[in-house]
Amino acid sequence: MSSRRKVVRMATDNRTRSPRSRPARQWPSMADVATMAGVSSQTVSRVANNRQNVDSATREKVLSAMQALGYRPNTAARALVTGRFGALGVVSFDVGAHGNARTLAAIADAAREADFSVNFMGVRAQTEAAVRHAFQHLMLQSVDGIVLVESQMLDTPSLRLPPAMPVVVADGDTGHDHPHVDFDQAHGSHSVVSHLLGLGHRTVWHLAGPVDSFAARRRAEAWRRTLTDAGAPVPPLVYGDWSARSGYRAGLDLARRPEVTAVFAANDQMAMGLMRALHEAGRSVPGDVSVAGFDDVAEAAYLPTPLTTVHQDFEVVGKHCVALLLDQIEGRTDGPLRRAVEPVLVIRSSTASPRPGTSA
Amino acid sequence: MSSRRKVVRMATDNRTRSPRSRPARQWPSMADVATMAGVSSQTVSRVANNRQNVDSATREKVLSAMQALGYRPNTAARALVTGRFGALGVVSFDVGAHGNARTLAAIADAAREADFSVNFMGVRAQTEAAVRHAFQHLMLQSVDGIVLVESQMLDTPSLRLPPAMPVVVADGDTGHDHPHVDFDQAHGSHSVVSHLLGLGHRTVWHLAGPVDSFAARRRAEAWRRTLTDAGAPVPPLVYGDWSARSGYRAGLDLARRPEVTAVFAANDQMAMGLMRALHEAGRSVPGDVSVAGFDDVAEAAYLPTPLTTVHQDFEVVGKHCVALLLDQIEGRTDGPLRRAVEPVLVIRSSTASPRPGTSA
DNA sequence: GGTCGGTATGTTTACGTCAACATATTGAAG
DNA sequence: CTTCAATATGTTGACGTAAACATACCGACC
Repeated sequence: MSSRRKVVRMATDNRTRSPRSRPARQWPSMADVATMAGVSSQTVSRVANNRQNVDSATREKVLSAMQALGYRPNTAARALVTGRFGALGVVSFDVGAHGNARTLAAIADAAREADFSVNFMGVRAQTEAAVRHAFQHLMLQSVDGIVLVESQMLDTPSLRLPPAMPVVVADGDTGHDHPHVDFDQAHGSHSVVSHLLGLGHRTVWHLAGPVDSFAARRRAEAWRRTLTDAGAPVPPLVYGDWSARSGYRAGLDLARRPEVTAVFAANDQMAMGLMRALHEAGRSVPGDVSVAGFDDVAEAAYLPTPLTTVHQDFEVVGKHCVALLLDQIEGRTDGPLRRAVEPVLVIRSSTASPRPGTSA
Repeated sequence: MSSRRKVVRMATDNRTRSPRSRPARQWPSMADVATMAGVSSQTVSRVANNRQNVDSATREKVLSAMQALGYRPNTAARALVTGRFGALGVVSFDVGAHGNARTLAAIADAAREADFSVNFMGVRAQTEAAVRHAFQHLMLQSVDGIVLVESQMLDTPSLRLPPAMPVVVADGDTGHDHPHVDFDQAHGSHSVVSHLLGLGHRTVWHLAGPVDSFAARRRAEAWRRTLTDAGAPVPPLVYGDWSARSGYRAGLDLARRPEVTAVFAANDQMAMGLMRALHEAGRSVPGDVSVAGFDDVAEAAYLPTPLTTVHQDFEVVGKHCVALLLDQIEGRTDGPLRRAVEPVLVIRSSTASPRPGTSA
């Protein structure tokens, strides 16, 4: 008899019910604090927002009530009213890569100083879909602005960004109207190539980063221009993928050509792989071949042959990104729209004049 | 006469006014979509949340209205009601450090797959205040859970975490009741030291990471235990700070001691600096001294002497962190509370048997 | 000693969403 | 044809906060 009854009920319930569990969280609200302190919730709000028109005695009462209850303002409710989130979005490719990691860290530091948190979305594939997904998630009005650390080129010419969302592009395309922050790659490349030519090398080979990287492309372009301007022959471009492995592979090739006396690698990791290949092939650095990198990673100075490279100050980039974003968020329109950070050539032991007898 | 008038007015205004500008943002809301589609906003809500009890014709109408207006759900309003944010917090120290960057990237990847975004807070100083500030910002109920990539030890024994906030600790202290994910540092260390002892070295020196790092401490402890268990003498511990520079410094010292035939550096960067110092001092690797590292950074295989090291799979760590966090967020209590990831010894060319004549 | 300007506080309302409840419509079983 | 359950939709209210508006009080000035 009871078995029949059991079957009858229960069917109406999971019909329209959401799969989520209930909030059930019991954070104290302003109302709780207000009750405890014997004031209105608006006064609590004033104290929470540090307004000046609150009597100091009242303020004390409220503060101690907050303390006692462990009150924390509810970001969601606040954001709903103010339209501000206290968060910046960062969309970036592979953070395992040195430059991107440093940039992210710098942005996060700068953001923290401005009392913003950083909502990070990593993008693995360089497809439009992946980037769009990352943006969509951030664009759900949960950040006040987005830094796009573009670095890699996409198949699509332009992303559709919501007009009301402040955006800053770092290390990326400049063919758009968003403010952007970049290292002056051309300057960096130029200083390396000039340095090597100045040492007496007939020309400088270039081990470039992947074709789909903005930075790699700019470094390569500046390399070519510097050679051309100096009247030096332009050797064929060699491509790597930023990894030490790819530098090694390219190095095996380059080591076989006696006419190669100077190589400018587009980053330090590739320079390391390159040096290893040269070493294996019995060509000394910088005796037979001069090698220069780009980035100045922490260990560049401590390689068997300390690496001549280009130092980049990521801290400054992060600060600039956040500053430009805050300009937009807070409605300032008088700030600059482009900030370039000058990299600095650091000359160590991996570059030297070519041996008198060589190919020149 | 007019000059007097000017002074009189204006004083009431900036009294209670907030310094912020108005929202003024005009995103369409569910109500707008509802009006356009000719349904109630609740029906729009149902469509937005992909509920099943909506007529397909109605659903189409709503969807096209959303499309036309460019509607995006408002995260803040949703979060206010549901108590969920679709965001995970990550609190981490220096992201410039290889391991932390890789961990962050892996967590971000795993989070993205679960359709969560990642709210990143970098902590620079290892002071309680800095960490507390980072937590406070995240704890403002704007994330559903927090991964603390602890790595460095703090002066305070325990952080006060809100009980309702799911937390996972990665790479940190185990003296708490939060689920945690770690590499099995002891296993990694043990395999390196055993490897070196097995090659015939009388003992193995250790170039440790900073004393305030959990990982460094565990690697050092396991190093000591392995030596003790094998009956090998325990040389004095040498400390570095993870950087190639510190490895170089320590290396200058170690190179002077002829009894040093094998050194286990707590990370690859220090191993690089160390090798450079040995090289400068005319001691060959691995001929005179064997060197092993920890991390297996991308370029470890492409150093002049490819480095024997311990490979760590950060992807897996990230996946585990997110999985454990989601377990808590979604109320699953049957999952594991601790996940260890096994690192793998990678033997390359920097380790070999000692020369017959040496000190043994 | 009353008007006035200023300060401290309280009251009301709206932000956008979703859960709970209410209602209309449909179809099937008795 | 009635009864009942299931489905589709609408209505109301609440989440926690801060802006806008309202009130109470205090001191100063003429």
